[in-house]
Order: sequence, then C-alpha cells, then structure tokens
Amino acid sequence: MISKSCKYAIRAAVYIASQAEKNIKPGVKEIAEEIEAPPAFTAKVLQNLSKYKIVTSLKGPYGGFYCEKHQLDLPVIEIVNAIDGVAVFKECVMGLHSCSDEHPCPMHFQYSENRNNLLLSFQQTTIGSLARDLAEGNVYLKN
Amino acid sequence: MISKSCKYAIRAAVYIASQAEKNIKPGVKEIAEEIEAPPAFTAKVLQNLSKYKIVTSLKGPYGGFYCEKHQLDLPVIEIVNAIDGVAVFKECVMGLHSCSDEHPCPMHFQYSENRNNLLLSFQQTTIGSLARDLAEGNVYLKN
DNA sequence: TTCAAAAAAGATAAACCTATCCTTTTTTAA
DNA sequence: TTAAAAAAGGATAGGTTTATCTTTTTTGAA
Repeated sequence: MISKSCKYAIRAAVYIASQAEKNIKPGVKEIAEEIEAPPAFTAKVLQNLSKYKIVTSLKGPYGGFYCEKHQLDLPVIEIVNAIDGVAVFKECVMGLHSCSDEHPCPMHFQYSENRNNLLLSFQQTTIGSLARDLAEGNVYLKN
Repeated sequence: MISKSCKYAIRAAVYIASQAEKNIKPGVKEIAEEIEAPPAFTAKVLQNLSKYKIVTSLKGPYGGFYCEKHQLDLPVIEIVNAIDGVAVFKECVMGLHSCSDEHPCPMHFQYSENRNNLLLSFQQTTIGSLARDLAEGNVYLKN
C-alpha cells in the first residue's frame, strides 16, 4: 500500500518538523541516521519532499532541511500524494480497475470501509502534531 | 499492502470456487480470461494456490482447477499468507522494524486499529462465501 | 497402447523500485 | 574573493516483482 520511499519520507518529515520547532535545520546525514535509512536514498526522498514544498531546504554552510510554520499544518496525506500518488487510498483490494460502490469486487464493502477510515486519519493528522508527539517521547522513529 | 500476484490469486480462487459449486473445472486459459490477468502469470499463481492446497488441480484432458468442499471454507487470509506471507497485516505504516503498542511509531494507534479490522475481515470471510456472492451476480471479478 | 490435452516445472526476460555514486550548483562565512 | 558546506541533479547498479516461453509430467479417452 505505502512504498518504502514513502515510509522514509514520512519518518524524515516528522523528524525535520520536530527539529524545526527547536529552530534546528538538520542535514541529510543526520536525518538518515535518525530515521535509520540509507543516506543516499534519503537524499533523493528529501529532494522530493522539498520539490513538493512539504519541507524547505537551504543550501550552503549552515543549510539543511526545516519546516515553515504552515508546513507543520500539512496533513500526512500530502506526503503520500507527493511520493506515491493520489491513487493509493482508492485502489481495489482485488485489483479491479474500476471497483466502486456501484460496481463492487467481492470484498469491496468490507475493505473500503477501513480504507476510507485510514484515508480520513491521513487527512486529519498533521505533520506538526506527529512531531509534537515525537518530542513528548512517547513514540519513536527508529528501533 | 497486497501484491498484484496476490490480487490475481484471490480473484482466481473466487472464480474457481464459483465454478466448483457447479462441478466445473476451468483451465488456466479460461480462468485468466475471467479475471483479466495475463495467462502465463496466472498459471504461476495457480501453481502456488495448488501447492498450498487452496485449490486442487487435475492434470491431463478434462483436467483443470477446482475446490473441494473443505477448501470453500478456507478464509481469504489463507491466500494472502500463501502468496505474500504472514507479515502483511503486521507491518508498520512508517516502516519501523519493531513497532508495537509498547514501542509505537507516531501513527501506530490510528493505523493498527484499521489494519486489525482488515485482518479480522480476511480471517472471517471464506472463499466460498465470496464465490456465492459472485454467483448471485451483485459483485464482479472484472470490469 | 498410444495420443492429445492439460498442469507443473524450469529458464529467462522485462519492468519497476530501491539504492549508490559522482558531479554540479548554490550559499555562506571568513 | 574564495574555500567549504550543503543540497540538487544525473547516471548507473542491484534486487524484487511481474511476465513470458519452453520442456516435462500426468492423465483420460479413443
């Protein structure tokens, strides 16, 4: 459902957001370490997050990645849309190209209820709120 | 979440089950057509379903695939376990290796609730029940 | 008993996703 | 002005999944 790249992206965004609230701009290397992801690949993922304006990047010495105030209020679904595309929460569990309430696959109704709930939670949860949960120390970005 | 192979497998199993109730044993070609999947790949998927005893195969003329009575009562989760493995409904939405109620990722609780509901529905829904729904004509295996 | 039909098995290819490396561009502080 | 730091971009490699093709085995019927 959610690609590995996208999982890295969510972890990275939440870490960057958690540091941004302390006015710190971590670089690729630090971010990769904190989320336990390969540095070079993390760089690519961060490039995308920056391209889609989910985080902001600053080049040069003392540069790095950070979140502006309004970016903290972006819902997590924005990350998924940017990295994996907008179809993720619309795909049929049995792979039909057109599966809907009107033309359902045999598992449509039981599946779509949960899928819609998931979509809703991705739409309602902001990057900033996850960052605050992380700062409080009750949740983790690595093992 | 669920691989393309596994989606083909579920569609194929439900079709075979729906024909088995009429004592018909379709072959690879017919099955591939009915579920709109590539024939050669469908053959591989069917091989696995047969290996894991989710459907039964018969070689030679008048051969094909069918479900025995007890196979109709297998829950759909058995197909997922056979094709994609048993970890599918346990994976962390943010990709942590060990994510649990005790060591949660920032999205753990909102995600795992829905994931557990999905697991339950895969455990409680049998291949035979989906086949009967299909036979009644209210749900579809292709577009 | 032979033959043809059908699945099983094995080998290979194509496509996609993940990952790495190297060069270029931009920015900053000294 | 310049050297260093950092992200951006391009090229390429590795791995996994998806897909195809060919050969082998099994089986029922003529």
